[in-house]
Amino acid sequence: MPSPHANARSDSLLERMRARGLRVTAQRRLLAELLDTAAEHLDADRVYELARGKDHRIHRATVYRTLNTLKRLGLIDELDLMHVAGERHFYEVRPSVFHIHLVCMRCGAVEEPSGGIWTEMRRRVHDETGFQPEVVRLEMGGTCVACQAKRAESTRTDEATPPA
Amino acid sequence: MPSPHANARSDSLLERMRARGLRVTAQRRLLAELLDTAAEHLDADRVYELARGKDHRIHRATVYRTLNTLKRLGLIDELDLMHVAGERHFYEVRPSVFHIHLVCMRCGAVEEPSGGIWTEMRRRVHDETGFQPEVVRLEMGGTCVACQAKRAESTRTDEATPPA
DNA sequence: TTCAATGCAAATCCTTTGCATCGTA
DNA sequence: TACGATGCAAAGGATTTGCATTGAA
Repeated sequence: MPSPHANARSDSLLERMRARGLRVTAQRRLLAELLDTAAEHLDADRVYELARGKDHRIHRATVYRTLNTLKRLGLIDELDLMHVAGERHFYEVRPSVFHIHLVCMRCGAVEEPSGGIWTEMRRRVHDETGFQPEVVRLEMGGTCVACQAKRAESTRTDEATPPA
Repeated sequence: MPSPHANARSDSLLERMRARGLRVTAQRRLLAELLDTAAEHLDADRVYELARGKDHRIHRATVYRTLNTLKRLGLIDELDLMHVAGERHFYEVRPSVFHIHLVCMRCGAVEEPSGGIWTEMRRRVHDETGFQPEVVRLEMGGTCVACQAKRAESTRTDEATPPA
């Protein structure tokens, strides 16, 4: 879950937008709430659909412009999720705890483990290279546990890419 | 450097393409060499330009189709490099040693450290989650050492991105 | 009141696709 | 020879932009 129910607390996306000096419009209020409470990763089109569903007074261009603004301010991050879903970009409110994205290339499932090693990795980048990481995008494509099981079952039916 | 001068050795991209059963055409030979000896990350358009420069008998569609084929076979990897250069995708011959991409959001420079910790990280994903990583895309956006120095000089002129 | 934000629609950019032709295996 | 690869051109999809209007501060 990207950022479950940040609500109206002072660290809500809307508050952070306000703090950055952005004007609060009905559209932005709506988008901020959607992003803040999203239970899955949303792409621009999905954001538009959801926003439209709640208030049809919002234009696609506004969605794109707002997402770009938030991205530029570092309030949201943009993900590609290994392009399993095409070239769409997905967005999530920038999390306080760093996590990675494991994207199953078979079923498209996305896991997001977070914890010590990933946070530590960030620090080690700085320690070892001097580079100052601000945004971390770690995506691994592979096979999730469920699909590994499925694959094992049908292992002799179909060999994906034999060396021809 | 993505994969400097793999030349005609048996692990060259061309040989690996052959081994996968792809037909070797003049266009593919050309593209394989470009990718194999590229000193920087190339996007589709740049690949097309370079190929065109050496032999104008190649069409943009062929470049796209070939890149997709190679990507699908896992012979090359696709990178976004944090979108510092827009929405273009960059390609590199899949490296034998895993490395990460550090993208400076200020000057666009790309560093590619490789080594123990990143390889280890890959294994730990599997150990800790059961997920079987096949493709790893780790990109960190931030500030490179050179730009940190520049920033320090002009530190009171402009506050761009506070330390999150 | 002022200037940023929005709606609208056209434009752009990148990438893909259908089909006839070409050329490798 | 056969079937995969290519060229060509048109289509497609996502995102951006110019301009007039609206509305938050």
